[in-house]
Amino acid sequence: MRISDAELCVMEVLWSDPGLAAADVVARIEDKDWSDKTVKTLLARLVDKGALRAEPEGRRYLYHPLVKRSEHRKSAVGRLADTLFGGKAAPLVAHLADARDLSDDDIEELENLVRRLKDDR
Amino acid sequence: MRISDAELCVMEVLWSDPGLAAADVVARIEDKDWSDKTVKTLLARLVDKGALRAEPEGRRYLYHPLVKRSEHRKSAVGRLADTLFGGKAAPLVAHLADARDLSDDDIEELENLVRRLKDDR
DNA sequence: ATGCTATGACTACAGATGTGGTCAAGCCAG
DNA sequence: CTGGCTTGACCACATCTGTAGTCATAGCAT
Repeated sequence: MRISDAELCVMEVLWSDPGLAAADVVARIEDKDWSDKTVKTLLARLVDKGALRAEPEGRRYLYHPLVKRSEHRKSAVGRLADTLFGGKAAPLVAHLADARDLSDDDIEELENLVRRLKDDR
Repeated sequence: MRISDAELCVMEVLWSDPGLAAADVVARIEDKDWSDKTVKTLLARLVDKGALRAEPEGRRYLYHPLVKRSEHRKSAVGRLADTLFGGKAAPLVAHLADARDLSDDDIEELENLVRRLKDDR
């Protein structure tokens, strides 16, 4: 099950605020300058795909995510690792470091993360 | 400039063997079970997009990558980091660790990488 | 010379995606 | 009640993607 870029914006809104109606979702997407129709189409497609549940409430629907944000992140990262890096983590991270300058904080967090990974095994 | 999944297979072949003719590219893609027409379409699209250069040779073309593999990897990882993780590296790596079990070797490589990143600053 | 074949040019077509329009039916302000 | 706004249902349409077919042509084999 595939979530496109535009659809992702909608999901992000609902991940941070589950149970919104269509109009509310429209309201929280300002930077995109989308028509409300566009957002409704995206909502419908996401319901179709099974990424959202539409709960009837009066004469409208409230939308709830059915896939978890972290699930989606996980599968997207995994797919990228597989298609571009043969599933290897290190080259991916190396390219990430190259693509986005990492702050000291980022590096520290990475350090902690690696330490934890090591301890876990 | 966007390279799709199918196109990526073609690019991979030409990244490892630049200067192949269409037939050669077809020959190196076995697992996909694609018609030669399919591969030629992909080649044409990649030339269109400016990802490949088609050098005439006799009555055919030899194809050369115009974008570097590492450039593509870099921009793909960067895009993923931005769209899914607000550009932060650590959560991305954390999800990666969750998505693909990392081997001891992977973790060691990550450790070295982080050490290098630290030393670089 | 001539028919077969490999090659590129062009075309096709369904599904996904981005973007938005039409329309009918219900609800609210008068 | 009645006309306007909200809402969902359905429709539209260009572009991208995956996948492949047709056609003319230029060489090669005979």
